[in-house]
Amino acid sequence: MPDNSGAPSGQSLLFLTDEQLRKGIEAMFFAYRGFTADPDRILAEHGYGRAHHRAVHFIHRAPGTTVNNLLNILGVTKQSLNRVLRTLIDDGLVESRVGAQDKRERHLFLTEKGGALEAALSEAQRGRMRTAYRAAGPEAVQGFRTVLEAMMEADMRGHYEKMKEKT
Amino acid sequence: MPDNSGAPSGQSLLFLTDEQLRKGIEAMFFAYRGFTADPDRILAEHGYGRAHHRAVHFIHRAPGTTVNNLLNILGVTKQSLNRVLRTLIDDGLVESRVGAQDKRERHLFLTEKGGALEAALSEAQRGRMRTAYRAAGPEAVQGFRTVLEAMMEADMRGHYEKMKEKT
DNA sequence: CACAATACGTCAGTGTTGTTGACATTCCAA
DNA sequence: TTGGAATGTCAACAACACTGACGTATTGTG
Repeated sequence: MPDNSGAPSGQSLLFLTDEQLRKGIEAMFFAYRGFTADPDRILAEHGYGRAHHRAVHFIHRAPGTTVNNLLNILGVTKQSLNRVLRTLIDDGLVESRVGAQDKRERHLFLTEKGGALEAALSEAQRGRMRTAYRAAGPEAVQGFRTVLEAMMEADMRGHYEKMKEKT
Repeated sequence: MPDNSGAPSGQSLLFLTDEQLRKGIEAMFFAYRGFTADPDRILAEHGYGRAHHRAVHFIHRAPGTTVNNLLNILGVTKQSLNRVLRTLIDDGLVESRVGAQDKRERHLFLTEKGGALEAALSEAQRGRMRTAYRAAGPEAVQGFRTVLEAMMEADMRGHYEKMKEKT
């Protein structure tokens, strides 16, 4: 359905030479590193890693989400996630409440302290994103988002739009 | 200081609300995972990880590069890189030659076998990149690249254009 | 020449984050 | 009610990053 053969699409370059693609691949690599650099610094001060960041991020975004829910989003094993959650709970950043209907489930919430960390991490990352967006301009941002959406796994498309609401 | 009021920049939306930025952040997260999914599968078959992929990629791109050169690009410690290089050399994917001028340096090359792995990894990743590019269209690709460049660390900008040529 | 600096490799130890395997609890349906 | 599926926890292990300390060969400099 792309059909770039019959429709030059007005613009100029969609050669897609291996060279072009290679540049895109490397840009992705370097950009992702820059993208995570600021949060990584903050996390290191607290003795945490990226796994903690991801957990805190998605709990903030969907308070009351269950462990299983988080598992599907993050794409890791429950054992791996559990270790991270345990430290966050022990440190008083996350609260785990037994489910009302289904007592097997645990619903996760950020405490005030956890919310503070989330805010710090989020602000650092938004800062870099904002700077990049401003430098690139609105049209570039639109293109950026379009390509990223096409790049992610099909079963993840839309997960960042609305997470399952099973609160 | 934002002043998105005075400079509409032609297009429409550069609101940059926290919601907009959050979507961008999550898109980056999911897209990077999709971006590395295919190579990860191939690497797992060979018992390798992403660290091996990165090494093989940059050696392919700049044959004869030195260990120190690679260190600067990858941003890891020499101990970490050395572990990876050792396995690649032992498995006959990479060849290490003593420098002609400076005998302290080791110049790295892919063997035929190493080139084959690189080609497989590269083709898998290019395939996904190509699909995303086609789906998004030329203008989107341009914007994608522009934002990524603005997002990467300043000292890495241009490294993907031309690596130091100290062959 | 003697000495410092550079480039590379290695050994030992630690931490984060992923994995499998085993297990307890809870729910649901045959 | 009983067996199985779902949910979450504990234990052990592997990959890969890190720091720190050394050893060696080579280069450059006073």
